[in-house]
Amino acid sequence: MAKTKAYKSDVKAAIHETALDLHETGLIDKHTMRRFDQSCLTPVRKFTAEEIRALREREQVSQTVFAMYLNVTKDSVSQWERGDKRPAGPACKLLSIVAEKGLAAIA
Amino acid sequence: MAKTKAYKSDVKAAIHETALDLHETGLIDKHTMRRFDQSCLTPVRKFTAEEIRALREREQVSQTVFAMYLNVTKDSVSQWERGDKRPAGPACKLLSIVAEKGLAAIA
DNA sequence: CCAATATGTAGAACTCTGTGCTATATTTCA
DNA sequence: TGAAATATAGCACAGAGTTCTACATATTGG
Repeated sequence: MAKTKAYKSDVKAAIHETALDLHETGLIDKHTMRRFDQSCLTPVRKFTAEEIRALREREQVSQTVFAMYLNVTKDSVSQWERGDKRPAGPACKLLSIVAEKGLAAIA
Repeated sequence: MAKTKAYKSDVKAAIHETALDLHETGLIDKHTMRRFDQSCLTPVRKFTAEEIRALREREQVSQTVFAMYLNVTKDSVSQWERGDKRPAGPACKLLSIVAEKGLAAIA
């Protein structure tokens, strides 16, 4: 696991926690709090069929096992990789997490 | 962050990694490998409307911010919490992660 | 070596999530 | 006071995700 990635996400988590604490102490208002939350969110990528397949193969798992991790059916994963259907909002978020942190992050 | 939670997920991640290494070394077959994967997966809960709201309020964020984290619209979160609609597979997985590890885990 | 299993493709029909929009009400803060 | 954040509500619609079947190939275990 690359140190830079872990560092990055730790920073974001820390910013969120710090902002939360400052809000509870009354030092910043909700308005500013929300700006902090937006700034520390990892942007969600769009995934092509090939990228999804490459991602799964990088993690060395079958479509069935990959599907279990994402809590979808194996057919859905197959359809994504063939370009038959495209993953929606929440599915893309999960794929982004896997792409950044690996399958273990959503175990 | 509670140590027990971090420990638990670390164990599961470790089992997965170990199984993967054993497979690459040729010490276990794919069949067994898959069983390992299934056993170290966190079961995905069903969430009631009240549980979703409680979860969001525990994390101290508005529906809008919560929605940004899950990569869905604020309307969807509102509908979940009112019992108008129920989160699907991938959305439930994300909610499970937040319930177990907190919002920072999907930042 | 052979039967069983895992893996992936393919397509069809169906459910209902998730989106987008508008409108309304209340609260919060400058 | 008035602008912005927050949450509810309803409705129409595209398409995501499910479920089913059938088929083709590895791969494997006995």
